[in-house]
Amino acid sequence: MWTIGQLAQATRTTVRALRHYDQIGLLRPTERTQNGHRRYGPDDLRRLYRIRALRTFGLSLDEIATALEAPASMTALLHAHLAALSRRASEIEALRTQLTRLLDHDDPTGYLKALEMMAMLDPYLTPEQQDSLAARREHLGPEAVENAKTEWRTLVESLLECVRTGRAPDSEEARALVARWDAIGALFHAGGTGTEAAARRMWAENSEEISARLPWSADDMRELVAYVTRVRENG
Amino acid sequence: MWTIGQLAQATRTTVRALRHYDQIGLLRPTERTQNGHRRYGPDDLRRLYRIRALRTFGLSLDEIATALEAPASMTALLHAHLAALSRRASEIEALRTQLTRLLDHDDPTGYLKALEMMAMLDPYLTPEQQDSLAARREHLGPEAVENAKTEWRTLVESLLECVRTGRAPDSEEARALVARWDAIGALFHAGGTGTEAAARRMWAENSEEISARLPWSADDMRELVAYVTRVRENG
DNA sequence: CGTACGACCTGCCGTCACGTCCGATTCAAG
DNA sequence: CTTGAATCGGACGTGACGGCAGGTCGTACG
Repeated sequence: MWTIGQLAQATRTTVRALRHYDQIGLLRPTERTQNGHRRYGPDDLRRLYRIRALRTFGLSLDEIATALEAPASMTALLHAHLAALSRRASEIEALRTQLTRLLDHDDPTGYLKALEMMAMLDPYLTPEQQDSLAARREHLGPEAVENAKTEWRTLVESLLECVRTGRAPDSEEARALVARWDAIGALFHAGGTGTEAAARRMWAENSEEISARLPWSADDMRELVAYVTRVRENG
Repeated sequence: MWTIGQLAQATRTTVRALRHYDQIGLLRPTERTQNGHRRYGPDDLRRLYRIRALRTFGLSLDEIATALEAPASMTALLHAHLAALSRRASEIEALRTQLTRLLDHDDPTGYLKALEMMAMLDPYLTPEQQDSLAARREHLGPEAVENAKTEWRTLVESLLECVRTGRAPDSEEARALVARWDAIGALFHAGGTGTEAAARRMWAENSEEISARLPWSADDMRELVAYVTRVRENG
């Protein structure tokens, strides 16, 4: 039988951690002395070893508790955890390629603008930005641009789906999508009155050229714009 | 100028996040209305885009704040973050290989024992465990065993360093290390009185054989044991 | 015999980036 | 004027503890 301090020292944990495990019921000491001091026995030691082993795998204390109570579920749990680790690994890999690509071109003052661009949803509406962004796009490489466009694409895809399925222009979904579209446009052209209409005109005129670099056909885009207009009128 | 809700909707953030940014001073609205409602301007929008871009890289809000206040530090910060990501990636990779190796042998009931072994610091002190663990070691593969021994190795390395540098056996450091050594031994042989001495004798007799599988020479280990004994006598 | 020290106890606050819920106020529309 | 939506600030919760405060206990020393 050992005190909490001895157990902590011998297993490289801390007294605080052991008290925490006690508190959440993960590792209760075999007994308490008259004075309330925790007394740990060999069984507790073994359990602690298992806990620590599972923690090195990155499992949460909740998961560890379930695993120790139902050893049969271990296989499934560890497999699930392995899958989660793999997902996390590819996430990190994507981040790393983006970051290295960004840092390869050592233009520290340009970072902010590049980052801005990557976060903006729609870099296609004004021609000045078109030009500067076209250069930046070359500069950053395709993956970063892909990433930046993801959110915008989602919106366009959703709207195209509405067009294809003939969804009513006064439906809840259509109005929500167009509301976002408008909000994006309004925010992007933070100039004041009239810029929105100008941008829409510009978009209509240049849609061919722009959509040549988009994954949708110019016809689809024209239909989409018409649909958006109808939604606006019906709202 | 936009309300908090409009900004949140257009940038795919949430109202709560924007209030949080305001609270910690990361993104203050350009102004407030008479009634305290937040009003965001174009500058706020640009700053928010940068914040969101940096967040996709996994930077903390603190790091983002420093980066935005001192753009010159960006390069260093992003490089540091990249290094951190790389470290995390190799950690995850190590975990994945360990987990896959463990799950390859589908012996669900054996997991617990294997995990126990991996967490124990010193599998070299009793011959019965020696045998069963030798089999397990074969079963688990070299990496898992390496991982299990890491903690034990650290202790031995520290003590060998004391021996080499002729550190006084009554020094603070030496006593601390031996205290851990003893605590480990005492816990591992949870049998009762006398087992510790027996284990020490066994260790002295089998040290050649054992150290053959250790990264230290038998001579070093003998010196180490002698040193530990001296520390015990002086403490 | 008092006291100083070390180890232990409980309980509370802080971490990080918000989500969620609350009651109170304010805004825009009918 | 009323109603519903939007906003406000504040509080609590998340996970796995770290750190601190204030109290108790046992022991070694002067």
